[in-house]
Amino acid sequence: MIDTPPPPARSTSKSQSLKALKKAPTLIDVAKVAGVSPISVSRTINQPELVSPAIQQKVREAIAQTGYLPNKLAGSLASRSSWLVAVIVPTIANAVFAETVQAITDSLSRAGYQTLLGLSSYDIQQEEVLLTTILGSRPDGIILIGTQHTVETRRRLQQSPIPVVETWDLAPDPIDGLVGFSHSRVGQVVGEYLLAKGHRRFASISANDQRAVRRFGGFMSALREAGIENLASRTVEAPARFQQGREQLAQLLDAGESFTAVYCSTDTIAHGVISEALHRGLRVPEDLAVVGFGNLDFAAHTYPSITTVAVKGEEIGRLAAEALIERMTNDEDEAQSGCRIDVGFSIIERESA
Amino acid sequence: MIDTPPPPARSTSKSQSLKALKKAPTLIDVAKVAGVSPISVSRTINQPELVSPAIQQKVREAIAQTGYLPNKLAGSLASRSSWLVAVIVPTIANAVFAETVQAITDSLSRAGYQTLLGLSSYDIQQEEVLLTTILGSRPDGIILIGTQHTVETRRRLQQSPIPVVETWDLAPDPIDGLVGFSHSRVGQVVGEYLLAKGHRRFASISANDQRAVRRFGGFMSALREAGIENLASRTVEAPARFQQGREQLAQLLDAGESFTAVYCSTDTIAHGVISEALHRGLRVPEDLAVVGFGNLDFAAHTYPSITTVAVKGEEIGRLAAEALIERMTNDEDEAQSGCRIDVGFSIIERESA
DNA sequence: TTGAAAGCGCTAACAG
DNA sequence: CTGTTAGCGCTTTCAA
Repeated sequence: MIDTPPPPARSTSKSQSLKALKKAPTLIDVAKVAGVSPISVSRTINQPELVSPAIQQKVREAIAQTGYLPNKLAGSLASRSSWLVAVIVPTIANAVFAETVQAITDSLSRAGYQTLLGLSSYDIQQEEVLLTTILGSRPDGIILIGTQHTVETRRRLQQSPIPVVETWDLAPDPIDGLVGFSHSRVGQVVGEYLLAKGHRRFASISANDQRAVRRFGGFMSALREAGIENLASRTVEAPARFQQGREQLAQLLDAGESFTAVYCSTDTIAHGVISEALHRGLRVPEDLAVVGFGNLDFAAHTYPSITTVAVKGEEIGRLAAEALIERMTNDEDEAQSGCRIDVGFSIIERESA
Repeated sequence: MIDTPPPPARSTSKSQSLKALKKAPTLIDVAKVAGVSPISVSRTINQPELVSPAIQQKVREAIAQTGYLPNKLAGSLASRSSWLVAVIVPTIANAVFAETVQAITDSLSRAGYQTLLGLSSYDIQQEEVLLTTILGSRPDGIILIGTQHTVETRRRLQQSPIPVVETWDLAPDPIDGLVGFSHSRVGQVVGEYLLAKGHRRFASISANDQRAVRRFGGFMSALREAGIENLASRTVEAPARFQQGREQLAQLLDAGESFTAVYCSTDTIAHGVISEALHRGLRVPEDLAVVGFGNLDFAAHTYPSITTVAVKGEEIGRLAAEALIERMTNDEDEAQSGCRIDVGFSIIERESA
């Protein structure tokens, strides 16, 4: 309705001041100004307890005077620790991963580490490419989503001394540390839950990413145990989107499929499904039960009643960061024992209060 | 309902293989294996056009044989370019910033840059602290959200030669590059829009972050021009959350305030407001009009009808990354001219189809 | 086209 | 406590 077309205004800004032209001051410059040796400057910054107050004072003044800012690149090269942690997630457009990354970054930053962000688009080949680049930056630790990686990725990570924490999944043979839960079990529990509620005719809408596929597998195995072999199932391309939920439910209903419950691989889809159901005058959950995954705020509170599998990305992120920090700060020989944390999950029924 | 308590299983993983113990191979190791000088290895990797096919062949084989991975820290130190770009946003738990960061990271990664992520929690002091750490990593570029920073932040950035792009806002005196739009204008346009619809009694629920405050200011100025001075207004703590929208509307209604339209500083709040309104049996927009900001997918499609101000974080992110890359790759003297892009915005009315 | 020498800016290790 | 000496692993000159 209103549209301010981009006025392609290109104007001069940031005059190249003299300051900007002369190179940044180094440790040696500071040492000269302070009249001490370079190492005393380094120590004043990194291990002040080893330096006398008198020298510290002089150094601090010189730092302020010169506007010195330590070059971490040089420091990292010399000390072999970069204070960088790489975090590779499929996407942060999905709220659960955004929460996870937020929690990881917060924890790491408190401990003095910086976050190097990589986005793999649910593609383990892409993850491998990213990792190659990232490994070049010699991060002190790596946090990954999932336990499925390319053979090459596993090999590289395994033979590198860098601590790794895999998250959001379980595996019998983690690369190193692990903070996750069983997706197959999630699906199974959801199936048993719906069966216990009396449902016998189901539909499913699942994304095609690895973890969603495994959740769906667990769901199906629960149905199979109850003697149910057939259901109307739909697969959508990851990352799942709200609109896909709407569309797929619409297609299922228009195709004349008959079911009383819809299994969705994620809340984003469930959200769309519920929206479409309400739009068509169906009551949720009376006419149609819907189950999602993720326990996102908006999904959990928007509708009259919703059932969702709750897994707090925030908690996973925090635990992952803590596990990684522990491994990074421990002595090498101690760090040999990898941690494995099963964060668990729960099925939640909510009434929007 | 189901709860798998964390089995505190701690077991040995990641055996310290011999490979892991001996240090990573260096350029020199590769050179020895290939029987050439170190510089030829470097050139084969970075400027192969300067190396004869014969040597390239030998070097490639040696690299494969040793499993060499260039140490970017050393390379960056020597070449004075880190291929790192710092992105500081208030939070990525908010979908608009997650989208922005996603787009930035995608674009940068395509151009060979890595993303250093910083989260400032809507706090410019925190931003300054983050920046200090980040500047130590000598990033090749910096992308910031907003144009409001501490005096010290501006000073440091201005006198540093690092290209900077501010986003999500406009300013008469940007530090360097700029990709944004006028928040005050957004608020004003929203006000005029609602007035044109015939509304005269308003309520507002706004977050207290700087940009939300300015949008609200613009909104108020539009009302004032129409002779409306009073309205029931509520302020919530940033980052805004869905629940705050519900709570604040509930309080406004319970307090007996009378209004036909609610101005919300962001879609997250608008979403909660609509939810609460529907819960109370109010029709939206017939009984109560609601305006948000951000044009989030779930907000735009969930309800029967919604009006929202659309600003695609994705577009801003992409443009910001492109502007930054241009500045980083241009020659220094050319890079003097900063770019300023006004991305515009629009008011959208949607029927959930 | 290839190489030798000289650092990039910092810290580890040892000596005083 | 403080300083000296050697690098960290790579790339930039500059020569050959």
